[in-house]
Amino acid sequence: MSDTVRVRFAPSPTGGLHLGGIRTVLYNYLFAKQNNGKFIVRIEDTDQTRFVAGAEEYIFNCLKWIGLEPDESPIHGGNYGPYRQSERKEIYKKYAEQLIKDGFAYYAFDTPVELEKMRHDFKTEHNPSQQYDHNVRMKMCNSLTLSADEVNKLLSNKEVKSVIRIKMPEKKIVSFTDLIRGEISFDTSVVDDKVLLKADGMPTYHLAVVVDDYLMKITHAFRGEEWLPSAPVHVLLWKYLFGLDQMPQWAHLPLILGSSGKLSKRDGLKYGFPVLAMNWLDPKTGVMANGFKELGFVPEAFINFLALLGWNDGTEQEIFSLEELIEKFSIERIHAAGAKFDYEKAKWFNHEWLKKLTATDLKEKVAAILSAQSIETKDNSYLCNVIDLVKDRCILLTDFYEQSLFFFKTPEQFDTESILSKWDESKKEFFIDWQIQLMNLPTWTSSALESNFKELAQQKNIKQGDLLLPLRIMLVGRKFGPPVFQIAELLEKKETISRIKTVLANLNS
RNA sequence: GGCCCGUUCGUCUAAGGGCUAGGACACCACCCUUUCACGGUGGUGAUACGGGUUCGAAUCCCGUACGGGCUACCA
Repeated sequence: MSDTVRVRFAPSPTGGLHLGGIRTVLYNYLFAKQNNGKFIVRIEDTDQTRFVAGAEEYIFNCLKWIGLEPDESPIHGGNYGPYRQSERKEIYKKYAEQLIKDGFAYYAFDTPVELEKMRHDFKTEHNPSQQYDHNVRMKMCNSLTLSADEVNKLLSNKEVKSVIRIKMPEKKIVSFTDLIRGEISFDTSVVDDKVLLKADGMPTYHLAVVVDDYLMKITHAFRGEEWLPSAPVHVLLWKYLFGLDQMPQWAHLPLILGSSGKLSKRDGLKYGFPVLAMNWLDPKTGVMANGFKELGFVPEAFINFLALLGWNDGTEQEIFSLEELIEKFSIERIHAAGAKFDYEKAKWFNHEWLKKLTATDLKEKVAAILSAQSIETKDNSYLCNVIDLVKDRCILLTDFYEQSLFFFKTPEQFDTESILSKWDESKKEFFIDWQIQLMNLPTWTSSALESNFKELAQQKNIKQGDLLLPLRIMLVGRKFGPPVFQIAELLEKKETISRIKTVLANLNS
């Protein structure tokens, strides 16, 4: 193992990147940055039958959006490439053959049909799925049961497909120390002879992860808890191939759970919340899965709540910037139990971040949301003023549309219903007079507007409170939004007067 | 079925032998606000169960139950 910390995120490009994957990226990134190490992305595309067009590009787009860029990857370069396993095919064969030479692995010639037959024949109530293990390996077609001549004949026959399997020892205890769970041990008798090299010459995950972690000098390996059962295979491969002293330190991350078990891409569709970082259009099914980005999450919030799903710094702080996370993150404080994803809490984080971020931080994102609805955002300072006024009442970025629409477009409908019951001649006169006064108001500020409004109300002996709702309806169209005189200030004289007149005419008819 | 991991309010979690088990989300009530929010105050609500160890256990050990993961020439 080298001195520099080197960690990797190793996704399989088979579809959208979901919460669990992003959190693994995050923890890798935080740990790397905290230790002045390197964060590597390696594409694990050894299963050619699961190739999905665009999936790799999508992964990198997601990383870009959340701002966690790798130091090394197929597109970022680096000295330990290639970073796509499909481009490293030739490397793995050598190691697999070495294992055979050393007696730790063997060739197997069983066809899929034969494997299925074996599983069927051995199936009992107590053993519903027989593995290819020490109990059956001597009854199968492989280099342990065949003579050397027969094996060589089969290997040289192009028609015959073969794989290389690890030969799991019997009754050995394999153990290792997990950074999150402590010591974990397994009885090798109950682990099967996993395929290491497939018939198409590609390695399986088990071989590839060990070989590549070694060649890429990975020091700490983070992965989901679902990998724990195959860890003894990997530990043994490290022992056989490179020595246990070279093995990275493992940390098996707790799973992120949906409402029933491991969070799946299907959960999103089922429960109406996103599980992917960004929108993903499945090229095979044509189904679009929602992403946090498009739903209106800011990356700061997305990262923040994912970091806290299974980790905390021991204090009561919940809002962390990326810089703070880099500083405070620690593997020891990762919770061992799985965490159920709570969309309501995710939205709360986003709300907190919208309040925290400045108008300057947000303006481009808000402008994009508005222009997607064909709304022109006028000049920059106007947009920033609007953002400052409404951002506290937005939970998602997309809420800016509804919350700020009336600043950019005259409302098409006015909720006159709400004021009609208390509407009378005196109020009508008030607004007629007021809009005339407004034309000559020397300074157009919210406080000037308010005092002028108050004065006229007093003169006419009308309660100011009874006039505020009508004014709001005139300017906003509905019963919501920021303080009404601040709205008028931003709308400016011409538009303010025009809206008042419109509603007055409306109420007349 | 077997193996592995886990178990504190509905959810995310704090408390790593010692105060009435703390906080956050959500929910409810009140206050603030002549709109809607923000904000503030308070409330409901948890150590799965049974044994041990100990002066003392949410915390350590064992068992049970429950939950989850894995059990492919997928990762």
